[in-house]
Amino acid sequence: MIMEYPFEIIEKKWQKIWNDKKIFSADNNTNKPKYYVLSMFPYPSGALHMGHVSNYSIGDAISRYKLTQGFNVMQPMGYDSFGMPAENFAIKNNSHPRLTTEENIAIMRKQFDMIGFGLDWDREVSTCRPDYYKWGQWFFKKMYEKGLAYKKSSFVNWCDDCQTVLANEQVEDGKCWRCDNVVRQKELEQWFFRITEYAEELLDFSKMTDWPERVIAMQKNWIGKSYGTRIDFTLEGSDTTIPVFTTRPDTIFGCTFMALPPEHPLVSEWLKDEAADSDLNQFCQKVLNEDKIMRSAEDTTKEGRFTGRFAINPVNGDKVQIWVTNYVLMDYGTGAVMAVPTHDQRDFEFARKYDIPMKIVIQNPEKTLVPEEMTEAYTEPGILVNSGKFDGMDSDVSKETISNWMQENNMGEQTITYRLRDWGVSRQRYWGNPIPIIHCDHCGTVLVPDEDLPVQLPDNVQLGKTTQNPLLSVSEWVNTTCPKCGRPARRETDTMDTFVDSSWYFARYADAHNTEMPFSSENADYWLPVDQYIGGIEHACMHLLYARFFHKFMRDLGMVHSDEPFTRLLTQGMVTKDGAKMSKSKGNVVDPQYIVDRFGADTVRVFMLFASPPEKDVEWSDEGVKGAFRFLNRIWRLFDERLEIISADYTKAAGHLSPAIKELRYSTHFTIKKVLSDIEDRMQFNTAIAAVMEHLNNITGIKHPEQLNDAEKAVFAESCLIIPRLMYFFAPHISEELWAMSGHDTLVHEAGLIQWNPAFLIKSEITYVIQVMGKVRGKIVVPTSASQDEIKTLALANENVQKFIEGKTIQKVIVIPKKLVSIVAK
RNA sequence: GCGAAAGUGGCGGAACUGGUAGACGCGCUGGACUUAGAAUCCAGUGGGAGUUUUCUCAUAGGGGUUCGAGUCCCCUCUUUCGCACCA
Repeated sequence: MIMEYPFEIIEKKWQKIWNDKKIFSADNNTNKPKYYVLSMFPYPSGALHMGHVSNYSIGDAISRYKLTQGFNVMQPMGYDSFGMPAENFAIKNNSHPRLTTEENIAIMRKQFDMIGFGLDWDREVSTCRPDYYKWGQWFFKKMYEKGLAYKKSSFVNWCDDCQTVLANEQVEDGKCWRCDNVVRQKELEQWFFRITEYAEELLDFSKMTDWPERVIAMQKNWIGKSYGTRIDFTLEGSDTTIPVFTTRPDTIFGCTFMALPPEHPLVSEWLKDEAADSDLNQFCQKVLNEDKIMRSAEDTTKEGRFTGRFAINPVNGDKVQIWVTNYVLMDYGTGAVMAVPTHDQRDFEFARKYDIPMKIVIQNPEKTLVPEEMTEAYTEPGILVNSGKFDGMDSDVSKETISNWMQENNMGEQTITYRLRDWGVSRQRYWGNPIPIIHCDHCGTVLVPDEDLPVQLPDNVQLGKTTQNPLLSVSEWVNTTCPKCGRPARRETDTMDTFVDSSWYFARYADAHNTEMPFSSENADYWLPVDQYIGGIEHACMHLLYARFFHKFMRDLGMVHSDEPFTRLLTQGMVTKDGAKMSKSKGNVVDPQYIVDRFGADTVRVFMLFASPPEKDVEWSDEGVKGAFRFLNRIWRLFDERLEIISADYTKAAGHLSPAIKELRYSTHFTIKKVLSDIEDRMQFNTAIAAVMEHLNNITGIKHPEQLNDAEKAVFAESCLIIPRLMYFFAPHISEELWAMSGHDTLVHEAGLIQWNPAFLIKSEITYVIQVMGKVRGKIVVPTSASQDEIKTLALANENVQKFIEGKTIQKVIVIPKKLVSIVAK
């Protein structure tokens, strides 16, 4: 007796057949409708982990479903192969990132094949290879030419451990997202992409028909649009204006001081007149050295120093003190704040601490506010007081009125401010895409000409020997000649953030071997946008936002003709074990290789897809995997034992069908309908698989199929044969084998998407549940043809129902067609 | 603090538009087969009461709407995630 089905032989066999027939090679020229399924490409860290298996099993299920439906499906794969881990590994082990990265890619590739994912390897991209990164440099040049790439000196998040700059998105809780080291502030010349130029358009989510609300909310939050007013204060005794941004123009008459950050240009200027050891100077130095996160943590005490200077409030000519503080951010709004202690909690705390005057301008409904008695700021709406001609006005109404009035009198203007900052793309690391810039003493910043692209990353670099940018160690690379004047010049030694590489790879897949362009518009127009994108939620404000930005930029270059790159997005959950994400440090990793060797790829996939809906976390369970394996074995045994019945020809079969067989036929067609709609309408694979399991139970409920007449055997055979056609999406290898075994010479997907016959879903009898006052009191089986009145009569006649309506007046009888009868009796 | 999502058996989860709560799987209990185990098969499996028909409680907690609420509304609690001195 066979204990376990021979998954190993079967899986190898079908992988080879798929491969030989190139069924997953997508055609760029076809009249078939296209479907582009994309899972986020992996960082080649060494071997596939369960997270990858889970993620790609989802993509593969969708891909095979669409293939079966007759679409021209593209499901490509590649590697996000630049990045710091490879470089850090190389430093530790005295190797080279190129070698270890290529080795890892080879390992991963073998594992992709072992699981049998239907990927189009002809389109493979790897971001660290010159044929790919050449075009990243090309895009950088385009950004620069369009004024969207620029260099500025700024305070940046610096990780001492990784020796590089981090984008705001890469700082989590004041720590580096990769190594958990505390991030500090460092002033550096950096390259930026002007993503803020697209802020408004990035807030338009109307083209993403199927994005999780959560991701949209996170991006909205991240972009952080706020409407407000710019108000121009003037510096006392000069004509310098100091603009501030506020969302509370209604409180302008209550401004009693102005708060500036130490980075503010005016402050730097004033410090020149100060002694080096002056209190103000020392304070500014201290705050500047503190890292941004410490400064912006909510529990950090607000501190400041009076500058001795005053600003003039344009609305009433009031002289207000100018303070340097640690709680104002230079890179939000105008980098200056009008402080209204009575109506802003931060300003309130600060003013109390330093004994700065307070003035009420919004009175509460009880009219009880007195500055001396306040223990916190009053931030609710109210009635304006001490506000000149606006006294008595409702504060909410006055926002508009006051800012209009200020605008008319040139005191300020209504504006919009975003929280989103420009994208810092410079990285002071080796293993990334070189920025195609040459610095010339005569010509300044010069772009590397197109014919010299790509700027190749030199191999002979010294890693980890110095704390400076590694590329500086390759003098023959750094020192070059200016493309404009031919004089000696130096190359830019920063490389690009790897998020630049991953911001356009989805378009490269459309035309992966183009040597003239990143991709042709023709191919991009055919394939883009991606129909279904799959990846982790952790990229909500990073990769997914950058890719949207890049896509719009490519559109503005005329290269693509859609507004958004990803029509549908599925954010899959993590694979957890013992409630925690699988990770080496926690020691709860399960190696896919081991599981595939022991149970086969189909089992792992079925387990992953069955354990929970795709967007939720999957809790790993050894027993659950065995359950999936048991299920596939039961299917196998069914075919093995009943093969003769299943593969017979029933074209001339005739005979009477027993009620049990009619039930089985119902189950067959119901299951087809259920599985297809679970995939198509809900993308819920766990319930689809559950439906097949239930159907299998129904089949094995027929104890002696060999005793059935031919017509019944035909129904039995049909009920079995839908299994490979429905399980193909989740367990493709065993499905192909069963399909072939039962006498079919096509591949499963070539047989097309199986359809259900609605005629077999019509039941001759329907079970109605009877409720009395909302509680279930009985059931009746009624012919489908019964009228409402007949159903009512039968329901009221039910014995158990009688007990509950006895002695009561029937007030209402509600009949819900095909479901239940509800009796209201008092 | 702001924003979002979620809370259902011992566990993962189902219940799609308000209509039999707990599909399916895991685990567990009993039985069959076996010298024994593994595997497989059969039966049972939310709590309580009852010999059975059946009754009753139960979807974080408390209210409400409704003939009927896991599902809709209000309040409270808990968890997870994102943002967080953004003026």
